[in-house]
Amino acid sequence: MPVFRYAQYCPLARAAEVVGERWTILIVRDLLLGPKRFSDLKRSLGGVSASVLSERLGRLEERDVIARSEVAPPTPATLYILTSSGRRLLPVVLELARWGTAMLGAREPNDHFEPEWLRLGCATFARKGPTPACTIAVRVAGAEQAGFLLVGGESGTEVRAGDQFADAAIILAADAPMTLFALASGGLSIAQATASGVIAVEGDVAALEVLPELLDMAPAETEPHPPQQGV
Amino acid sequence: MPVFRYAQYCPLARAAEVVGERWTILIVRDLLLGPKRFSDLKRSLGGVSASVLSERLGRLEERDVIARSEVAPPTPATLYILTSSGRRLLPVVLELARWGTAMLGAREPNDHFEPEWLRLGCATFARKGPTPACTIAVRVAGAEQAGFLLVGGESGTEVRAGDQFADAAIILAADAPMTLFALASGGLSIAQATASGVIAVEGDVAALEVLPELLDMAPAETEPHPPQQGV
DNA sequence: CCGCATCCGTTTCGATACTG
DNA sequence: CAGTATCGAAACGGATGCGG
Repeated sequence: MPVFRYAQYCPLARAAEVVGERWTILIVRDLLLGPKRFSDLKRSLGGVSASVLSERLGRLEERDVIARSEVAPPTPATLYILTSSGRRLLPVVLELARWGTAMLGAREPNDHFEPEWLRLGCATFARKGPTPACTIAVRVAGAEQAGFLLVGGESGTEVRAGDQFADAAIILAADAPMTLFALASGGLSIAQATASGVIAVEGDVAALEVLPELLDMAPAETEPHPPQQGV
Repeated sequence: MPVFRYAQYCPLARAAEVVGERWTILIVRDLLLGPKRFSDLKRSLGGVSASVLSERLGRLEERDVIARSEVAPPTPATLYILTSSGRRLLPVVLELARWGTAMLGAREPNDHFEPEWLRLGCATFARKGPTPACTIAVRVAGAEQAGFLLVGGESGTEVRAGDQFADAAIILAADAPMTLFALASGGLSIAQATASGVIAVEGDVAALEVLPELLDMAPAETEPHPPQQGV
């Protein structure tokens, strides 16, 4: 069983050996959102062959990124969960997702979409510094059962899974993921959005103005092609 | 020419399509450290076939991550440089490298090592918040011509390439990369290090105490295998 | 030399089928 | 449900060749 190895004494190369193969980082993404069974992953990844998924899971377990957790009968099952090492990949996944957002484009006909991913999408832009203490519940069409909370606070914005919508000052329902992000980036005004019906708000509509303060969609920019790169 | 595509509507998947193939992220790493020629990259990557390197460079250019820059005669050459999109991969590379550090281990006999990489290694741990205003020049054995400066300041620690060692309060010479990091993490005391000769210091030795304040080597920790993952 | 293009043996992937 | 087995297709690694 040949394990690929870059012959480089470099931490980046080591990381790439572990999570750099096809599908692997996407497996980590799905497990960051919660424990999953083999078939959950297979469906969510939309198109991995069972053999490759099996091989990846085995390798990730070897490298102590994930672990198996057997669920007791009555309904026995194997759950894959992240180890503490695996959970430390969250910043990596968020930075990569942030970078990838620019090239997301429109959804193609047979692009798979997993409602859960929205949580990660929001976490990608969660502001790190202090944000207004405010809780917004978010629900997106086509992802009704995967609502979540955006919770502002001293230590930054937190994305919380679950349906404790009673805790929220506002319940925001959007027609599509991009509507949410357009709203947060300021590209779409609340007035426009409500008027055109792409969002529906329950609660204090005015309080929705804080959304851009909870999510930092600022496009990181630099000048074109300077000779030196900053490191 | 078939371009691989994950059929997923997810920014992480898009990012993985662009930088997720073998060698690609390592190419970006090398270009983050400065413009490179084809043969520089080939040597630095230590083991890519020319065809694969060529294919990757072409693909990265298509995707606007890198660009070609022709150097004028007398010595014509093609330089590969990062575009602004490519430079925005720096946080990704740093987070991945940080994660990979845990599995770096000892250097194997035929592991390639590029002195420049040390700059990235330090940037990986550069503290983000305000740090003491202090400039430390660093030189590591085997990487003499790739010295750099660690510059503390209000906006965090900066890693600066070059040999303006005159600006530095201290010049630190270490026998190996890991010695530097052991020193920064506190695993090795300055007294021990100087006594055993693994480092040599010019200038105010006492000022070297700030090193752990410039570099944040704190091991991110969490409890073992909790059911929920935080996003 | 430098930047590839081509050829070829080996590895990896993807789709389908099959099993405990 | 959770994988293994199989097999053709694609990708990779190494060597060689070739124009600028």
